[in-house]
Amino acid sequence: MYKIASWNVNSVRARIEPVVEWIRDYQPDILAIQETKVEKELFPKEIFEDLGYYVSVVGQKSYNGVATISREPLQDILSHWPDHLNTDNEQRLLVGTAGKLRIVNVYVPNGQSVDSEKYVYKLGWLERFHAFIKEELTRYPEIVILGDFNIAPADEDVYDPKAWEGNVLVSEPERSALQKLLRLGFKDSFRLFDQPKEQYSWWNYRAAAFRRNMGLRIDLVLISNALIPRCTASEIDKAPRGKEKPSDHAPVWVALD
DNA sequence: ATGGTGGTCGTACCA
Repeated sequence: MYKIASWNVNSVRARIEPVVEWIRDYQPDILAIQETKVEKELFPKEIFEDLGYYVSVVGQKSYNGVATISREPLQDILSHWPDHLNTDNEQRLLVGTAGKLRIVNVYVPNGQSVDSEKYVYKLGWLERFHAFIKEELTRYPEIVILGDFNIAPADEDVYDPKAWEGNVLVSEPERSALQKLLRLGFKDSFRLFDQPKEQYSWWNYRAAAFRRNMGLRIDLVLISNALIPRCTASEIDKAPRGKEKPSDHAPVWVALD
């Protein structure tokens, strides 16, 4: 069984202990990390190498930053957008190949609120991302796109859909952009399986949101259609969110045969 | 109860 996981850790340096603990317990073959919040040179690479992983990193000071750790070294790494899509310097995308699998680690912009410039940037980012994935599919039929999408795909992924209606993370244009991506030939792996109700991957730090399970499912593992027959599980591990000094996100993972 | 927490950088911004 091959385990591929994703976790927005909200600062890899502040979270190094729970991240190492989780890796030791779950032994993922690949872990896509988002919001590392650190420049590439300062990323604590050795800690992951000592656990038996290769480390690929893109980063910047304070914000964003993603890293992919893998049992095998990633090949054909893209650490930035292709030139014709590269319109900013935000470090949110890291792509590499493990075996035949193309692994796309993403930290989609949050968008802040639907009336902000950041929301416009988010929708533009998603359009570029769609164009990018369309190109990747011509070369790689087996693609896993995983990360913090900052979009709850449907109302069942939101603890209080009425309260959230029209808000950033659930708005119709964001959901449409996600559906357009899925129509390229991907499935939200989580929904390939029967799941308990009210399963979320992110809970606000404020207002005891985790204790009250006031969350959203915004961390996703999309698999290309070619991988559907190999996918045997897709789950959220909410345990780390309940521990001391947690990230506000839980790790999510898929198993492939 | 229109608040509340957390990380990073530096006394503000992002989520």
